[in-house]
Amino acid sequence: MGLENCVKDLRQEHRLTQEELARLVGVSRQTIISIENGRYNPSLMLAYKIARVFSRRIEEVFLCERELERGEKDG
Amino acid sequence: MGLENCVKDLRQEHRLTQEELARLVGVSRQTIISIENGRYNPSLMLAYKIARVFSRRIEEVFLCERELERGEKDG
DNA sequence: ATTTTACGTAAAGTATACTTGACATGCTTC
DNA sequence: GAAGCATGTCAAGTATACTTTACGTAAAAT
Repeated sequence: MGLENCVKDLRQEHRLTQEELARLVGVSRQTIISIENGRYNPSLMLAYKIARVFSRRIEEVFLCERELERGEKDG
Repeated sequence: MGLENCVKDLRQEHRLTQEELARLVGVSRQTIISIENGRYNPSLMLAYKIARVFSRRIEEVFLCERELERGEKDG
């Protein structure tokens, strides 16, 4: 259901563990895993907080070009 | 619970009714009302679709400067 | 070889996003 | 003053986001 996103790549570039990122944005480690692995999308606020950690815009983190090219949710 | 956002203003600038905007982004009119009136935040995908209607970035529509200045969810 | 670290799954529960349908209000217009 | 349009509320239901706990696995460190 979730979009493929850039969280895992960005997190690794920033040398963060899932647990560290989770703590930085105030959610559980499970939530980070679920988002990275595309189980579901983050809420708007969580998307925003994650994007801020990476100094990126929301669209850059969660709606990567490759994703937008191949269409969204309902195709 | 939801953030104050710019949807209502942008919608009116674009001369759209709530129902028209709802149809454009594929949700019910209630959902637009709830978002405009700050009952809850849109999902990431809905935020994205709404932002696209107004040719804006998600942050510009849902995390207006005034909002960011006075802090978010948990202050 | 055991411990530690990082990543992952599963499942049950709570909170939030979204839907549908019914109804109320103010404004216009006929 | 009845009809239509745009906005809004309320309420009950479904879907998705997020939490917590428990457990599994692979790699690195001691």
